[in-house]
Amino acid sequence: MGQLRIATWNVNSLAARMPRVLDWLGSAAPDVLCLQETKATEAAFPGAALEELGYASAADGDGPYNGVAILSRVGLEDVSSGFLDEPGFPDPERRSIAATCRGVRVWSVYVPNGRTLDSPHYAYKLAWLEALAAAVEEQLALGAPLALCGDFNVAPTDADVWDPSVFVGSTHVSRPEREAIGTLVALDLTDVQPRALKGEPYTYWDYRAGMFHKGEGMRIDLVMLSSALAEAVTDAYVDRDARKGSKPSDHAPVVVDLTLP
DNA sequence: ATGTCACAAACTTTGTGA
Repeated sequence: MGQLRIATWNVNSLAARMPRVLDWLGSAAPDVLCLQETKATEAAFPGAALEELGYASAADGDGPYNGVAILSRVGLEDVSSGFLDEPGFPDPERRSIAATCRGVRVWSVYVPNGRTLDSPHYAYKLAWLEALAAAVEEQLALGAPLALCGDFNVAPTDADVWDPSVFVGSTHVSRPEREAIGTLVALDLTDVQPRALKGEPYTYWDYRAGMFHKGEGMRIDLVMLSSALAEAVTDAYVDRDARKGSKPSDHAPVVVDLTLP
């Protein structure tokens, strides 16, 4: 039996968030942490500081937008950036990285936002999700347990937004986006449901208008596990406290605990 | 109040993306 704690966190700039990330690694002690929106080039990635805490890292980023990484203290092998036929806008962006950590194939993904339903960024988002599903299907065929983690920029159900009426006609809740999540579920991935804290399952709260303290959030950061891993889940929660205090990200980490056979 | 933040432009402020 082996315990494994996997987490995902959109940090909204690793440079801006590094003090909080270092604190959080110390307190939450994940074995594997997937990061999104690092906004860090590979040259600027703070690998040495993370290594001091015992975490190996794999990162992909090229500038002030996007950027993903995987930190692991249980091994980090076969690192791969992007995926087969990943769409771009127009060129591929730095939105996906994968590595094998203690036998688990871990993907850290940052799905395009989409902006508005009539935007070319929305069509790009749907194309990106479709290509992701195809790549995930190929990955699953290899047989290794898969943890697909990240900021999906989709709230899978109406229960995952504070007020569905506010989102009518918006991205993040549209039928095609939700169907794209459904496609991943149909590939036998489980969208792990975090324990509701304060009655809320949310992982993201806009910085504006005091939305965090008003409870106006969304669950858009997901951990999707292949069947063997899903069966091994012992706990899952959103670390809402990480959204509080000084200089927080607008996202909170999602933490999943597993007991592997 | 579309009320915040992070970033990079060539600025001591504005645009952009989220």
